[in-house]
Amino acid sequence: MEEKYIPATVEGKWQKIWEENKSFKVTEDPAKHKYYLLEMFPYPSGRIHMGHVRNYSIGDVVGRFKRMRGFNVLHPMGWDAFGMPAENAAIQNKSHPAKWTYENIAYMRSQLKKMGLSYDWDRELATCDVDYYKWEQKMFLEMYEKGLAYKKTSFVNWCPKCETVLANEQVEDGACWRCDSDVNQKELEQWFFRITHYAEELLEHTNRLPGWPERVLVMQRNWIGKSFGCEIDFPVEGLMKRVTVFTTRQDTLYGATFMSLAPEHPMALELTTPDRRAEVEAFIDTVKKTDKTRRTAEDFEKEGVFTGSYCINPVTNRRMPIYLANFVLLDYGTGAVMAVPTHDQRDFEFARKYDLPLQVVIQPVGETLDPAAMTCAYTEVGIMANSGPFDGMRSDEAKEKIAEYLDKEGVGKKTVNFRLRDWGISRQRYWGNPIPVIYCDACGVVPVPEKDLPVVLPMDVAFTGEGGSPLAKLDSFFNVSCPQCGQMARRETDTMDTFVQSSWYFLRYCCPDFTSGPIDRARAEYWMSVDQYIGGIEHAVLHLLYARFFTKALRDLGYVNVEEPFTNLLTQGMVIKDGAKMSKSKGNVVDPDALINRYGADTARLFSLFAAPPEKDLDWSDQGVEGSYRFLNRVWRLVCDALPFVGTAGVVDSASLSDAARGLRRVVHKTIKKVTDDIDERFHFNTAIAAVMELVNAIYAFEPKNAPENAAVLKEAVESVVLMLSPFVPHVTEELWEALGHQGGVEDASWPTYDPEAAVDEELLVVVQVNGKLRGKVTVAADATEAQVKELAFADDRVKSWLEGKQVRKAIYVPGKLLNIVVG
RNA sequence: GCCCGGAUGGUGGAACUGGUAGACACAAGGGAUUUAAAAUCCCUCGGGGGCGACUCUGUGCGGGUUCGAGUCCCGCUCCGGGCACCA
Repeated sequence: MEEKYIPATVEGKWQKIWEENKSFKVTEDPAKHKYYLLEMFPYPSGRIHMGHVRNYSIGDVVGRFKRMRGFNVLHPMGWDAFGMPAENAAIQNKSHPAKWTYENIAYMRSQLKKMGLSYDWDRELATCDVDYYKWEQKMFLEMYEKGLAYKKTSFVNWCPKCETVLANEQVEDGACWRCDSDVNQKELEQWFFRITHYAEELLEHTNRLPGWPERVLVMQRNWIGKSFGCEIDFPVEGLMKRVTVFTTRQDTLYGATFMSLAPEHPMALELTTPDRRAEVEAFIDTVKKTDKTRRTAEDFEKEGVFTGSYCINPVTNRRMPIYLANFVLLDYGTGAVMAVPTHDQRDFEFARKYDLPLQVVIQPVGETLDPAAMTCAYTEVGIMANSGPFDGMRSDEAKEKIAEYLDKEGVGKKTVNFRLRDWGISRQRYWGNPIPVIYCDACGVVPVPEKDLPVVLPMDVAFTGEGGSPLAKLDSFFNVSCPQCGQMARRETDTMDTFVQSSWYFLRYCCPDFTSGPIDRARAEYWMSVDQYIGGIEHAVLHLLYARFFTKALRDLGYVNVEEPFTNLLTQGMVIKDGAKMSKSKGNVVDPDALINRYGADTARLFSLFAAPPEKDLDWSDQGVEGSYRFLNRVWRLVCDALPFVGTAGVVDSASLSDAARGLRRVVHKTIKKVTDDIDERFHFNTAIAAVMELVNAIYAFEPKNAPENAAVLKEAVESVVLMLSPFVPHVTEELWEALGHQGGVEDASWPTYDPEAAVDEELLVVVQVNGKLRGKVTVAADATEAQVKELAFADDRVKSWLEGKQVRKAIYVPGKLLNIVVG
């Protein structure tokens, strides 16, 4: 073995061996416990960043650890390879998204391999491969048949120059992020997944995910947003129509004095009287031009317009003017709100602005509100007033009574409303999975027959960056004969949201070579669910909710038998430097390549695991990296120095050990216990590493190393260090393991076992307190009785001085730990 | 506004069910080795007082429970995150 630790040599050597031996290839083995470990796959943006280094280092520790513990570990990696950056890069470089993407994948794969990550590379997949996305098309069509995929018209952010839909995040101050044109609201027909069908189950099952961080579950519950309330019908005066509202505050129904509809509400124009028409149309137009983000901002001025029509409050018979109001959202509830200005702040502001009547129906206890004097709405619980038969009741109790009453009278019903909206998956983009649908003038929407799948994304397209999807201009793609009637028809040119691909990739990893369907049920049943999923918190709602939905949908299509895809979830923190998230604009980016070239992958991994527990943000420190590198050198030297003495060592004979040797063994086995628990139960790699560092310090202090009777203990200690560090720093430990005379890689060795007997303390340090303050320490035999400990403690000079002249009231003894003497 | 987190030395962090606060590192200072440096090794390292053994004080702030509180309870402050014109 080399005297000097040279990371590049060691790492290259073992990476090659792992690659050639396919060391981490796995197959289903019913005899072994399976462990499916997954880290969120990366978007191939070009190069890996420190966030990836951290994410994948964390995963690799778990994978290698579980493997050494005897689990059959599935640990795959792939590429979330469709998406807009590829298309934008292609437009900019006059290249092709496929070329850009595959080049990035090739480079990033080499980077990941340089990190020594224990992936089964045979399972690698890229979502832009036809062999991947074709299955998604099949699943889409099956979802379409079941009504889980459907088309509807909705309002979206639209950039007129780019001729495409923009996500809310892509609209900056009402303008397109790319061309700065004003974004408007456009009504478009788009494909949706009916995630709302699973709203109840998605919500309910958050209670079945004890292995998820509570805050992620809370975010998902918020997002789903279940609320209990009523739907209430308000007849329109002079029309055989009614307006239905959703409310959670049916207790305020008697105070509803006007009606507010979303400007996009289908009845808006119908309800508009001829004299109001011009004003109403102008208002609707203005609202539609406002982007959603701005419109839903809290400080946005509440505005509205009177339609000229009235509806009737079903319980008071009050004539309520119908307004359109900019703050009412079409896609929440029914798009119509009964306005109770006295008990809702928005309605209050609206009523003041347009001089609408106020009627108090809930009085605070011991107070009487005067509508004329109110400066804000009263939204708390109170006593019902002006509410007919409900007067005098507590308003929270009246809620239920009024709901029953409405139900009985047939003007309303109890209902549940969700904030969650169906998932719009259409993207007017080229670089995505084509939605396998054909439009025929005669037959309408015609799904592409299964025998004609896949709809391959054509490669021969031109990228101009303007004028919408290039697919619409490619005749060979666009023009198609109708599968039903054979007449000329048009192909759908929208592609699927890239979140669709990441909603089931974990299933494909179970069987990436399966050719008769997307998922090999038998293999998926063996591997699923994912035992440990690791990724950033930024996906708390989007990806993690979509994947849960998709799994449930696939269950209902008969593909899988699991309810939930991810049993345990670890959300790692961000990588921070100089107090800010690493970013080019801040100039605080650490390049993984440079780091690895200088110190090696092991140091990069060690530091990112040691500096903070995984769920916390990691503060990057160049000096900290230096320290991790020093530690690896220290371990290297330790093994080098011990090598001459441990070569012929046999098994430890615990009966004939010196005090020092017994002491070292004690540290070894205590460390094994701590490191095992820290990794397995808590994922606290920083403390696990700290414990090994302490062990290394103890071995350094252990003397004499060259005594033959110490050889076995020294060997046990050194080998334990190597084994316990191997999940963190696999290359250097692999080299040291070999140097210690072992055949077969350290990744195939067994995790060291904790021997409680060796770890047992012969003596214990008991802390002595007087009135809760530390006044002394006594060393006692491990089996010392309380009486013996007390005797020693009371004999201690320092303790004695604190007891002098005082009356001992009592003494509390925590066995083997602490004695607190209470004096008065 | 509502809902989650969090606040511990110069820094990152440790203290797992209430029981020695500051493990392990980083930085800093001192020393050994060296012609010199790097590397390595050893020592000091929350604050105040004392030559010293020691002692007082200290985990964002104010109370409380307890023999004992970084940890539990009540009330605040600040920071981070999520949700929010959601009817």
